Amino acid sequence: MQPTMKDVAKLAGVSQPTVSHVINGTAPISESVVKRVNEAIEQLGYIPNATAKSAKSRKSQIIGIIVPDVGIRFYAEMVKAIEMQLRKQGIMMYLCNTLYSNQLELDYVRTLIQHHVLGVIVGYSLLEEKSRQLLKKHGIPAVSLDVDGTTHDEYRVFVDNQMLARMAVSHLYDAGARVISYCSEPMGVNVLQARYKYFRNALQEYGLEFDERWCFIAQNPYDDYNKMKMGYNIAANILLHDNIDAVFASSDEFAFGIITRLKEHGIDIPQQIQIMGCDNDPFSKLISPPLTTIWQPINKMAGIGVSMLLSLIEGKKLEETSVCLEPNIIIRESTLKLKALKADV
Amino acid sequence: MQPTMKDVAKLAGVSQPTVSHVINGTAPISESVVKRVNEAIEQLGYIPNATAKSAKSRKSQIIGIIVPDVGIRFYAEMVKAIEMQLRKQGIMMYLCNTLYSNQLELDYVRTLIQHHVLGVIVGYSLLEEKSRQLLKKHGIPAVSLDVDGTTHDEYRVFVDNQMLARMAVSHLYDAGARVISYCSEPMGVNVLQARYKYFRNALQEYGLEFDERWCFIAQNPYDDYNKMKMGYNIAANILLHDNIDAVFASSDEFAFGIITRLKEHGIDIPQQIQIMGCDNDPFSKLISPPLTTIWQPINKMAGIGVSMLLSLIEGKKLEETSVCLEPNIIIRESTLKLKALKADV
DNA sequence: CTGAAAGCGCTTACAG
DNA sequence: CTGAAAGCGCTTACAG
Repeated sequence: MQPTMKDVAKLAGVSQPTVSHVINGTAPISESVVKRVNEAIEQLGYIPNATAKSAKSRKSQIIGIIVPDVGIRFYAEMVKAIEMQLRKQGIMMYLCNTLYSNQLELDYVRTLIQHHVLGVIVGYSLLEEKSRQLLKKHGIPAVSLDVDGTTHDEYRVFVDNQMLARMAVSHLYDAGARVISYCSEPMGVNVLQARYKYFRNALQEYGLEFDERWCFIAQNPYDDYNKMKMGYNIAANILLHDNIDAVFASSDEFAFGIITRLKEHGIDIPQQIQIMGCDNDPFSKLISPPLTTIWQPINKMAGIGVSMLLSLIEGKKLEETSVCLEPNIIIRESTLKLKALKADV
Repeated sequence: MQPTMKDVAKLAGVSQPTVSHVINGTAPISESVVKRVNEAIEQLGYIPNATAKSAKSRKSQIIGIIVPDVGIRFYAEMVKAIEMQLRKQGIMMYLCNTLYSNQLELDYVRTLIQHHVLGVIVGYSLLEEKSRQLLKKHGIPAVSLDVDGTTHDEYRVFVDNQMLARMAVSHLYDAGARVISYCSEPMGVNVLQARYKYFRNALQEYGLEFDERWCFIAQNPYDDYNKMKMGYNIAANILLHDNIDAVFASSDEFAFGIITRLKEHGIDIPQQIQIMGCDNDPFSKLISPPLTTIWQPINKMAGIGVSMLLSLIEGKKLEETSVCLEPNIIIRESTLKLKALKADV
């Protein structure tokens, strides 16, 4: 059986609370006792029981992280960045993949509450109002990442998607595009809905017409969320419209699928259709043609989010409850200026 | 404050142990009491305290998963597959990224023990013997995934890397290659060392000469484990040897970097150099030229691993403590037969 | 079927 | 500086 504090106390010839004090530094203990206790710990290979500690102190050293799918690179990066920062604090992390399902999200929120996590980081805007309520009711602070800035998330760090959409439209406009298609993976998280909305607004700012006929949103397959495949499938719609000058895809991986299909049909990118994505996936600069994309500061977002959460856990009031970060456009060959503006032809 | 069992008991007019029995089904309780208790639970929004439960029952509902880096797609896939299966069992998952560091691994193992996890899944062969000992000492079952079959991991599910290396060499040989370079990311996990070793053996089987002069192993940068970048850098060495017919890269992402650099130098793939990778990364079929690679059954590996762990947790003896899975070669254009065998020129 | 009692391994006032 | 005591929220024999 694993040794307990009692065993350590016995071997060191002190009381069990004294061992607790030595380990946690919660009382001034004489050097000689500290030494005896540490020796006993060493000898027994004693490892404190974090579970019992949490039960008594009513505080765990765990936070929950909820993302749609760690299999998606964007979220994998986010999770990694969060984990690396939490580790420094000695905090463990429960990983929860909700697969864009309201029910799974709610189940996970319940479970996190059961486990008395210190706080939660959510990689999107919670789908269920009930999830939010439960966390609030149980006094568990939550910070949302990568949401749309207009939502009701109390604490959040996000990328300015209005700016992001403007960057995209502005760039494509300058590159000569007048009919711009928006292609999105399923809009299972609110930031994707926002991106679409801001895209429409941006078109207007540039005096371009928005037309649903050349905006295509993929259906959520749930069982197999493969962005490339979804992009490949959606591209069939693009092929039906020969007036489309450019495509703004909701993510790079989705764009990869689109590019693949268009190339199969002999379409010249960018001369016939310009394409850009979003996320600056590592592969975006390797695909042919290299993909124009918009970089989002995932690490910074995660870093600020964790800092905010840690402050909230300590009961501090935050100066900023909502932090907005700027994206950056990375221009590559997939949106090189058309040789001649179609409008002039 | 969050309601406890006591509060529920009070409201329902029963004792606290009775509430426990209703919730856990650990005793036959009359329908009327069950109803009253459930109503009280509903009314108070009571959520059981898993922490206290673990403290008392000395059993958590948590397993730990240790991988080098969830930012690497291979591990992200693995983690996702594991999580999806555990969720069905109502088990939570601590995610630990060890970044190929012995110290971080050991720290995490200690922390997992502190938290009294039911078991651990390790996505490689533990680096520290001490990690293994600690887990054993504390009676925590561990299943290793993606290891080399000749190691001392007691329970493991792995891909036959001898077969994998043979497939690669055999294919390249058939495609006309006689001088084959092996290029590897840092061999921070034992399966990569094994892959290299089996590659050498396979060369011998085909009567080919192994020569370290055209085998290149990247250094571990630790702070920024970017496979593509490492592949790009290592490719400088390939350029120095004009006798190399083909390159077998330890992973697709690593191969992407190599391909990028070779193409920059005007090298025709596969006519001048054939390249193949490993993992069947989703991009491997999009890159130009599409990359020949070897698919590994990650989902199956994770699935069997989790099943094994769950059995061990239940105290069952396993029929198979070591499961070996077969890889599959996927042939694409990056290793098309050379027009003429170099040997004939 | 239900409850009183003991206890999981620990923390935290409090007394000395 | 150190220990006796109470208690965290729960489970688990045991008695009735």
